Amino acid sequence: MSRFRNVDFTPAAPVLKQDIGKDDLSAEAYDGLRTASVSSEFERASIKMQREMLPIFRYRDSILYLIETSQVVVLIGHTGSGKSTQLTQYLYEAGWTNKEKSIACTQPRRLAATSVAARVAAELGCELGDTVGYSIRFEDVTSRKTRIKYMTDGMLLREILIDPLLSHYSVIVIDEVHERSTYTDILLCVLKRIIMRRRELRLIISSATLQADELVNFFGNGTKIISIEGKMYPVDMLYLTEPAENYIDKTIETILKIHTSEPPGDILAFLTGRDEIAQVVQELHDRKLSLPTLDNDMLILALYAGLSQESQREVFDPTPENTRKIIISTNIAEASVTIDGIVYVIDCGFVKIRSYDPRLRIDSLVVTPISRASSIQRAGRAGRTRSGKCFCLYTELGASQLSESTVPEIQRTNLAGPLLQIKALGIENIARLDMVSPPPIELVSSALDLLYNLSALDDYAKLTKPLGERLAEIPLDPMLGKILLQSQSYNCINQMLTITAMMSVENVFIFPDHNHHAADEQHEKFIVNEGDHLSLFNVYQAFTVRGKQSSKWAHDRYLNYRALSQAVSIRRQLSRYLSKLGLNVPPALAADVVNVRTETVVKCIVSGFFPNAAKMQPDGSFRLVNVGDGDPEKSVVWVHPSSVMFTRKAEWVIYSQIVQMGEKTYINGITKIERDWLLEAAPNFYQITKER
DNA sequence: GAGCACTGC
Repeated sequence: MSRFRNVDFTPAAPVLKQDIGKDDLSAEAYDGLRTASVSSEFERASIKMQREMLPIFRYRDSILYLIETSQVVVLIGHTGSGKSTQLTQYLYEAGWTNKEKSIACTQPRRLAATSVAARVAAELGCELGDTVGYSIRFEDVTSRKTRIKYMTDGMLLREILIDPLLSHYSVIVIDEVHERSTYTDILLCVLKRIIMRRRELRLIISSATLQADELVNFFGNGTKIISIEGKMYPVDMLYLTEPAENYIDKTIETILKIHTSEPPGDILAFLTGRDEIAQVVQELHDRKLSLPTLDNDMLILALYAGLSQESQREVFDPTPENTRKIIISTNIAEASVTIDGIVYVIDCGFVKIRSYDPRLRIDSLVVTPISRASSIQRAGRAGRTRSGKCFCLYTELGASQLSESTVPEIQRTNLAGPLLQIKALGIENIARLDMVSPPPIELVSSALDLLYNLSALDDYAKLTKPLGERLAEIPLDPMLGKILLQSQSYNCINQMLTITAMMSVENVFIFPDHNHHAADEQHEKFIVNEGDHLSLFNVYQAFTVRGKQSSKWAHDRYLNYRALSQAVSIRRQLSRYLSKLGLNVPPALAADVVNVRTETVVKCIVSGFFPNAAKMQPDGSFRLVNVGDGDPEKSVVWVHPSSVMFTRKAEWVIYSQIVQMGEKTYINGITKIERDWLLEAAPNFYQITKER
């Protein structure tokens, strides 16, 4: 058994991120949003006291002074400083919302926006949507009275489309900047232009890492920095003396070692994916049986985003008496989900990262070494309630070789949607965008290319009218948006509203571990040979008409009620967008739903997804039509087992998702088409594409 | 033939 060497790790080290339980998926957040109406004097006094105990309180006057005197302030706030909830309240109390102005505070995640807003509303003793509100896609809980508005970063970007100088706001707070979401990066770029034209507007950049220099350089010399410590307990960092051969085995070994030789305290182990987690959970269950009865008290839980809501909730249940809770998790527990009571962290040192290959137009999921910022953040998960230990499954030398931070998302993602928005903001010269981390030129040109092929941009890379302009208004991926907008001329608006809504939610079909056969049998009733899009359409129709949107109906048929309800809400919102754009939306269940030919619906889908075409090979795999030459083996893809086409045949198909994992590339969201429909939908595009 | 990190508009 290899040994760990002890290296001191104290709060003085750059401890990263987030305030306790507020911007995370905490137990409270799972219970839904509660705006405790604070009534009694006693409760008010208690809240005041709690607020004053937060580390940020000492800096209240300094922060307000800096904001008064400089236009941009970079605020470095460590874990548990209270910045997400307090900053906006300080500004509010100091009068920054007088003269009908408001304060905006952006978050990279919806849950953070809603739960922090709920908390702040409670602290101010108001109803959510009153003085304090939030705005996320498809949900706006604000009113004319709202002065503090929490929102996702993407929503603020959308507001700039309507109000280019953000004239409603006196202060903009961009929170969690260190996470560097694509929308955060674009916001920073656009806000830099806005503050030049609105000298009275204030900007607070809130980040948990010490990469402030980069931000100061970006915004210029007048930028001030203030750093606030957090509430953290010390965490001992333990490294391997020699590299691990297999981090899965090492994880199991380390868990058992902690369990049998360390004092009580829950364990959180980071791995990269579902398979690895299942493997470790299984092995631990097996090994548990051979442990002495005294040690036979492990509660082993898996945690990853694909789990059902109920299973995810289980990790928050209090640990039973004399039991050690052991959570085996993906990166979801690094920032999105916060579990209290963790004393031991095991960090495998890797993460699965998605990156987009602009030449092949394929997303890849690759296991990659984590960054130093990540390793510190993971370790910090052990020091939230008391001092803890982090077992790093790599050597100290390995740790020193980690890159400083993760490559920002904007440098490894498909930029078609974001660029369309930037165009809609009237920014023409995209090649010379002033960004903190500019994306590689290949990503930009491939996105422009796609937008051009969709006819959203013209020969001069200007937004087309009305298609390009409308596409930018619709909060969907450009290809999905296109089929929705084209539905007018195909006379199938209702079908496309349903299909785009259903394509916007995940995991509609539930595949239980045990009743697999029963589930398949139920699902089969909705499935048609045309493929995923039309099968999902059938599910939606049945759920809303025969099923009357009942959860029991959905549950009995192994359908995800939450996803279906989301689809109903998204469909309603999309329908409003279409009306706003001047399209005439016929009532649902009108004649067009009944009378339109399937072929017409599929042709409409082809009008947006024609670049994603594939042809079946004799061995059952598919060959992509449009990947760059010279890489024929990379154009071979397989149907993902969760697609309805997995058990069906089609010569030509279009797909809506493509992901490379390890040796294989999978397509999903598949519909059977005729080859001629491609030429019909995009004659120019297919003229220049060689047939394979 | 057999499986997907995490977000977001």
